[in-house]
Amino acid sequence: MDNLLAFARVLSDETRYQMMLILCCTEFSVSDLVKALEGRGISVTQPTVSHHLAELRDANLVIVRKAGRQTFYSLNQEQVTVCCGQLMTKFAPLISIDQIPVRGSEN
Amino acid sequence: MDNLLAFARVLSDETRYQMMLILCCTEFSVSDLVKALEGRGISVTQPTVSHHLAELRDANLVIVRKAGRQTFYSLNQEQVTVCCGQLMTKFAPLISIDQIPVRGSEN
DNA sequence: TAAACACATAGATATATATCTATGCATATA
DNA sequence: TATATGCATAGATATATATCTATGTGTTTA
Repeated sequence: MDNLLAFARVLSDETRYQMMLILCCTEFSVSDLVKALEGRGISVTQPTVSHHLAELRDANLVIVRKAGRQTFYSLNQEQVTVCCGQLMTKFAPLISIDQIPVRGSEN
Repeated sequence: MDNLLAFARVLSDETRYQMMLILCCTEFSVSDLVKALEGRGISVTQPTVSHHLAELRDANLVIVRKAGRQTFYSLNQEQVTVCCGQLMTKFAPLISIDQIPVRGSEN
């Protein structure tokens, strides 16, 4: 499947969306990720989270680190950046660079 | 639904993805859009295309112009830009602006 | 005004997928 | 070495949604 289609598909599910927010700047073990989701009102089982993590891995959207019997995941921000750049090139080629909203001003 | 979730969901379908590519820089009537999709190997009926256009409208991703009994659609590139900026802010906050790949250099 | 045209909407159906339970496979520990 | 722990995988199921046919609505034209 197309790179960007895969990126959009992964991002389009509420559970994965929240997972990516959680993993954005800190790494989590799978079980801790389950708890963090619960804290955001998303109650899913560990196998469900593992399943979504597999999809994030397939899309190269997470960095994986194994330590003993735990596996730590964090978001691959570089891949997000690459995909956003490609989205801009394909779907906003007429918008010049200096029209792109300043980072962090969205609120 | 969340703005970005809606953006990702719209983009995650192959038919809508191709529609957005087609509408990116030129406006099309609905029937011409059906033909353009056919030319890209996507055979769908007019009601199906109208249905997808309604989703694009709901996400503010198309600009609509009515003329007589035709309706012309084109992509709202500004909205794409806004969404990409928000994606970067939420999912790549640690990537500094000058690390963002230069537009058009992806391939 | 009747007919044709362009598009939107409604309802039905088939397919995709998010989630679950059950289980397997490592690794650590008693 | 037996048991426990952490995660991944398999298979089943329920839900979401992409698509179709049928039809409605507004606009142009004969």
